[in-house]
Amino acid sequence: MKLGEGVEQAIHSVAMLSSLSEGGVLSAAAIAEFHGVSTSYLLKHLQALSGAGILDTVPGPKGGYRLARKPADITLLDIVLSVEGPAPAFRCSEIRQRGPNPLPSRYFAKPCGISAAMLKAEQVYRAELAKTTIADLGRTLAEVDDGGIAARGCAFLEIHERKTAR
Amino acid sequence: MKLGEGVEQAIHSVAMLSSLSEGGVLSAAAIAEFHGVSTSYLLKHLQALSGAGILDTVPGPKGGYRLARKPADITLLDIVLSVEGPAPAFRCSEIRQRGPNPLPSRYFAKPCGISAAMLKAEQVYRAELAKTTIADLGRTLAEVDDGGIAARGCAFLEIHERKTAR
DNA sequence: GGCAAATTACTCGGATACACATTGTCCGAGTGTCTCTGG
DNA sequence: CCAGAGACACTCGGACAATGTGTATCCGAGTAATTTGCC
Repeated sequence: MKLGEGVEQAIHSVAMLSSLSEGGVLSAAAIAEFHGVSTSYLLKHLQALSGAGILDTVPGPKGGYRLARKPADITLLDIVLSVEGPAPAFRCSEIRQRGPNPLPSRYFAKPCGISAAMLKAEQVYRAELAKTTIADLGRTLAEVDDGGIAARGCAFLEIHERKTAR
Repeated sequence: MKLGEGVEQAIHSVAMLSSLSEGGVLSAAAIAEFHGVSTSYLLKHLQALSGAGILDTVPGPKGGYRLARKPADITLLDIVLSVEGPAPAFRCSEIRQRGPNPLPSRYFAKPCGISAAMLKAEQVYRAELAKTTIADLGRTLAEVDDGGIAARGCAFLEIHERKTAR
């Protein structure tokens, strides 16, 4: 039960991209520098997000990444599934079939109760993640912020944001 | 987001131990043989369960493992936490502090909203796991069983179960 | 001076090494049981 | 025949390798801005 380090980076990156102006674009190098992480490694996850349809890419000079959807339409679940993969955490390897005297195959038609319970819990977990959107995160952040956090973000965007003709 | 293979083995082992008679004991080798998995590796997880107070160990010949509590008092969450460790899956590495111009430390007093949302989801996940007990699993298994599964288990226990003087 | 084409520099994208964690295995310590010997 | 001590065999417990996944990195393909030459 362990989530990769890239999940946190991906979420922060999406949250950051959500606060730039319409048509604005941010390069992966800028995001990595802002978060103090490896550029090449962050690229890997940004590509995954791009492939999942969460981010749009603008190639060429003055290019970069941009949200493909509205912040209210991007949930934490979308990001986690894109980065970690859609496979469930608990994989029932049908341990019942193994061993010296396995059960008849007709019992395997329905999944065992253990697998059902574990997957049910995971389903609840994902449903909870799907409740919060990027827009929600920005809203809750604004509540506790006295202006310092927003100021830092704006200052950084002022320097690194690129506005494309779209 | 991936759970270890040992989790499934551990749950199945506990479920198996829940169906033996009062004072009965099962050796790790027998459990491993029944499930067709590595004995030494299963031992590792059984030890973890023992350390967590879920199983009792009986040393010496005719020794083995036994449930330390009633099946109704053992939840899936207990087993998962024992095997996978109590650490949460999402670890906020406080990415905000890194980078060229970190935020003042006073903003770190409260966890960031991202971390809060992720941990909240995980809390829900664990709460769901805590709902189902080993007794529940046995009950649901009995509902779909026409006698074949129980027969196999009883036959195996008849051979390998050891009854200690306690 | 305006236009067009080649160049250039910057971006993302995928294929490639390194590190850590999980998986799998082994040998040693501990304990109850069995046996052998003495009374 | 009974009791006790010794040896034994079986158990769990922790320390030691091997594989798989995640982490980090590099170089190549593509594209838009730029520059330069021509009209």
